[in-house]
Amino acid sequence: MDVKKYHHGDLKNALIQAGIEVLTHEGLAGLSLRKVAKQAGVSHAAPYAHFTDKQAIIAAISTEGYRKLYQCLSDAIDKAKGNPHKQLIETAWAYIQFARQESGCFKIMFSGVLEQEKDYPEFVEVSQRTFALVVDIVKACQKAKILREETPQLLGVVIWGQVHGVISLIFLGQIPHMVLDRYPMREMLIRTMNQLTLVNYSE
Amino acid sequence: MDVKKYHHGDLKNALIQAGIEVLTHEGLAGLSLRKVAKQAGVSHAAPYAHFTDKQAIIAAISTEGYRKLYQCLSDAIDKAKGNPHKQLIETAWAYIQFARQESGCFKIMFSGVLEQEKDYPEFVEVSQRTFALVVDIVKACQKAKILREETPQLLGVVIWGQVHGVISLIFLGQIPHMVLDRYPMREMLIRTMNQLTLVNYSE
DNA sequence: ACCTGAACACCGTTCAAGT
DNA sequence: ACCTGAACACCGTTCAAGT
Repeated sequence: MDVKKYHHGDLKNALIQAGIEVLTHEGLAGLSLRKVAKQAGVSHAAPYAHFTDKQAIIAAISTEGYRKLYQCLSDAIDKAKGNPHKQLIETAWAYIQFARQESGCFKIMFSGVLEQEKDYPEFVEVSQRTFALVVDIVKACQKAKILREETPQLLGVVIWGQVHGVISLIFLGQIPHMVLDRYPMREMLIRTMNQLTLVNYSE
Repeated sequence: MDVKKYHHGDLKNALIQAGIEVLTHEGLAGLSLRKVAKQAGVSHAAPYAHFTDKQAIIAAISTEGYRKLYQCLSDAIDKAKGNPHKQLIETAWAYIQFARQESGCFKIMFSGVLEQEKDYPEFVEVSQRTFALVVDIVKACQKAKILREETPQLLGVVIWGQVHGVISLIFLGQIPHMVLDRYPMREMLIRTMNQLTLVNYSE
């Protein structure tokens, strides 16, 4: 029945899920605390029992997004165990799939609406853990002579930046359709990554 | 004296400038139409004489940002005329300088708050013109054997994505300080670009 | 401890009215 | 044609009160 229970049990997480829901369907401009509260079935003041302000809930959604992203990238690495070149491609591919499938999270994570990330230690932690994952792949690829010798952290920035930049520009609608229509996303990725690697990847 | 004139002469542009001002000092979350109007010295309803809604003023600010970016990149290309490799590096450097110096514009251009870019033809036009600039440099670099043979448009996406992605991640605070402290921005850029080119650039 | 409802300042948008 | 002021629905945030 639709009897409303007094307390939610885990309102904090319910609010994060509700936030992702709102973001996915109404976009960045449509995200309001009051809508999130309504979506979770509580009064507009209830979120303040769990979050200090709107920035804090944005941080929590972004952190949850990073946890999902970390999981996606980890899975991709596991699936290509023992083959660094494949790990590189599949991890990049997983990043693109994450951006498409978890568009609500992706939008807010990299929009810049979260203004003081440093104030949210869980966000910083998972963000750094994700970067470390990329650096690990870089090291494996260097060992396999697939990437040049260069500080692994710097190469990590280059590769993450590469994939992130291209998918961001595409999502923002800044890449002419003429270019997008010529290559399926998967082919675009492989050609893109082949600009960075010493050996070409093909499938 | 502080006599208030009735009409502004060019309120439309004054509002765009005011918007950039607000963005620069108060960030994305602090941008409201009412603040922009106040900053321009008019009533909160006045913007509606020139823009249909908030999205339209965001589009106008983003378009103005792109015009500035286009100018920065053009200047960099001119300064390195006859040397494609230098053009590539200096244009990328100009992009980074733009992001730093026109941070208000940069924030909103690539934040995703502008939801229907396709509805703003001036925005689309200057965005495509900027991409064309990158493709031109790619072609010159290919002729000079500095970049591999590959569809110039695709390489344009790769290079723009590369520079855009790295600077975005840095601005978003997603790159560990450990990495940023090791390299000055200019050196990071050159090392980054050297991963893409066939010949190393040094200075 | 967790939530509600009223309250307040602020915001986007509309509209009748003023020059 | 360009702008104002009042109006309204919505938003972030606070707080006294309820279980």
